[in-house]
Amino acid sequence: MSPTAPKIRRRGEESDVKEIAQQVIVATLARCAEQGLLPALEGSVPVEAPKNPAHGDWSSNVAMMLAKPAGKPPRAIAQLLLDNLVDPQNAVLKAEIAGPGFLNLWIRPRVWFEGLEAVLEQGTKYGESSVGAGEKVMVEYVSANPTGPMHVGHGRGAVVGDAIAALLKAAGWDVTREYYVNDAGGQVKQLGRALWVRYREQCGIPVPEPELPRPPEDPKTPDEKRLKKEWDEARAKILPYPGEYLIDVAKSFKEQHGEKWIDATPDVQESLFTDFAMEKMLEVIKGDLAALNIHFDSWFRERTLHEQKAIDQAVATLTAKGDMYRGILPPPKDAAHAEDYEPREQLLFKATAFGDDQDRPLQKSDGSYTYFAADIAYHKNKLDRGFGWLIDVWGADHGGYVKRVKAAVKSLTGRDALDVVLVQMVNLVKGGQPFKMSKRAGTFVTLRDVVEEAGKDATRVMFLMKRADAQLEFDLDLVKKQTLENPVFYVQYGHARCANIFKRAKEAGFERPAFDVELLERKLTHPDELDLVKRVLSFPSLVESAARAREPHRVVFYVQETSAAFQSFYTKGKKQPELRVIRPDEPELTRARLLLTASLQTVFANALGLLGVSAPEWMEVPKDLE
RNA sequence: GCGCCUGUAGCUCAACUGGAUAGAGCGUCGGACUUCGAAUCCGAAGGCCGCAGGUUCGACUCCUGCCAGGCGCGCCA
Repeated sequence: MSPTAPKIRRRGEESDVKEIAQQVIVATLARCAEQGLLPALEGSVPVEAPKNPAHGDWSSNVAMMLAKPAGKPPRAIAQLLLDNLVDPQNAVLKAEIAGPGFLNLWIRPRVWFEGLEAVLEQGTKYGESSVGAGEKVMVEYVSANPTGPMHVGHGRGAVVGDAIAALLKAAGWDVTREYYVNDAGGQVKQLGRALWVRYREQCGIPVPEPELPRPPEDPKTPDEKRLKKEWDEARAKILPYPGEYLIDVAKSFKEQHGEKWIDATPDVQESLFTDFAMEKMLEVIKGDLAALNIHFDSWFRERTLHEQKAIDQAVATLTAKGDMYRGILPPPKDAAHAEDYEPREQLLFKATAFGDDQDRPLQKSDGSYTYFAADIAYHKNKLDRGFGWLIDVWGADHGGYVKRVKAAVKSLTGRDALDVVLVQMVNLVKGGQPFKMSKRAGTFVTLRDVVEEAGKDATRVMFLMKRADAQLEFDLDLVKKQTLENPVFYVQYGHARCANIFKRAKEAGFERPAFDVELLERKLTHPDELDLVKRVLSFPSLVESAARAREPHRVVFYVQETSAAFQSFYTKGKKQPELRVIRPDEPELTRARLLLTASLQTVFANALGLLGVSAPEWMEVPKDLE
């Protein structure tokens, strides 16, 4: 390396070109402030990557921000900065003023190429950082009641939660993935009752019909509709979970216990039968999750809270803080729920003091705790286990619950230690039409059905392409298609193409080359190549921002865009052979391009890894395209 | 009635958290393979960013009010 060559500071994990640009601006501002040309800038110095490449590699709007305090027009300030630019590393190729007063910087290619060394050195670890500083964070997701197999909507929460956890881990947090098992409420008791009914069925006692006139399958008149509703309700009382999956559970219960529980008391139904059914359901759920390659570090059972008197303790803690009182709640605003309201003094949590719309009850009229009380105890338990940051991934149907739980956590910690990611509803689409699931019509689609037919990669990509807080159309046909309409192919294809290039290169006698910045600088002179290098090097900051924002969809877009840029360059080699990656007549050029290819393959593999999508070496052509 | 989420190209969605000319995929139309994978690429058409105000150098982004869709609204979990 020549003495005059720009040399960048290496900090192991993030040799970031953005840092260099930022340092230039910071140093320049400092010099201007010293010389009394400009007032000092409060806060951090904004440097960002413009969308439009004509605006440079990095752009800063400091001149606009200083316009008011300095009492000078932005462009004049930008000129001042330009005249006093401090660039000890000689990293800046060009700097100019543009638009209303942006200061745009172009960085020397050499500096960019230097950055690739970290990519190749770190390999599978490239993109990781330590911004999380090892802080313990818990990501709780899925937490579906163990009363049946998972449906497609659960799958979205599962995949999004899993990807968020992976992102945070990559960004340096100490992540624990936890599933909260609601094994204490009325729903699992009903599951036990339902199992008992199915068990009796196995013993030859048919499931009783409601003692009501049977309504028509397709009710039309209001009378028929009312009749059907009543019948359904009566049926649900007899068999709260009508799904066929309980039949298998009943068979295995009978195998194990024989017929001695035919006349089991309700107590036994809600203990022995409940526990048996629930454990089976948890196995089913674990299997559903495993099919998506999702594995939890911890399964936390609500019952442990009750056993440990944790709810009493949590209430005591809130009481000691002065956030509990006895009072009467106003009636619900909505007519449907106001009907059976009666004013009653009860134990209330002062949620309004922490941003909720209403204070919230912790006890039911029979004196038992509400679900919310248990949830407070659960979140307190998480905090007690040393997690400084809690992330809950919930379905949109729990949206009304966010404020009160955040309020409780704020009361317990004095800060906003809980973030809730609400995953909006999934609307199934089939044949271009909204697809309504109906158990009776046999059109109930489980998550497992989809994963088995479409594969985990296609399913995960479908869920991860969109922001969690937007509703999602899940196209049951599209996710199964083995064509390029299915987004999963393009997402994976960039990686497969890189892998294949190395296969071809080997056949042509090229091994994976060692890093050589001189070689890169000398040989990679095409603008597309430098553009690709920049995209590769933006990966760590992408991971960091996606992690902070808890938005895994950004990673999908990154892969698609980077892949598109690479394919575009690659295809130019069809018409311009001088642009091909493998050029047996030009070994140096080939080696340089293989270095670029290797770095691209690394970011593709790492990005796919964050998404939990496999990175194939080769992808078969689907039959209908041959 | 109240709270939360959403409204961007024909369809499905982005837009780096206030930046410069709002971008992709699919679909449509038109092009490109005797050689590194055409599962690809190039180009075109397609937009009052739901509507109306406001904040400022600058708004898809923030504030207010409407309109539309979704979710929820003590003793379900």
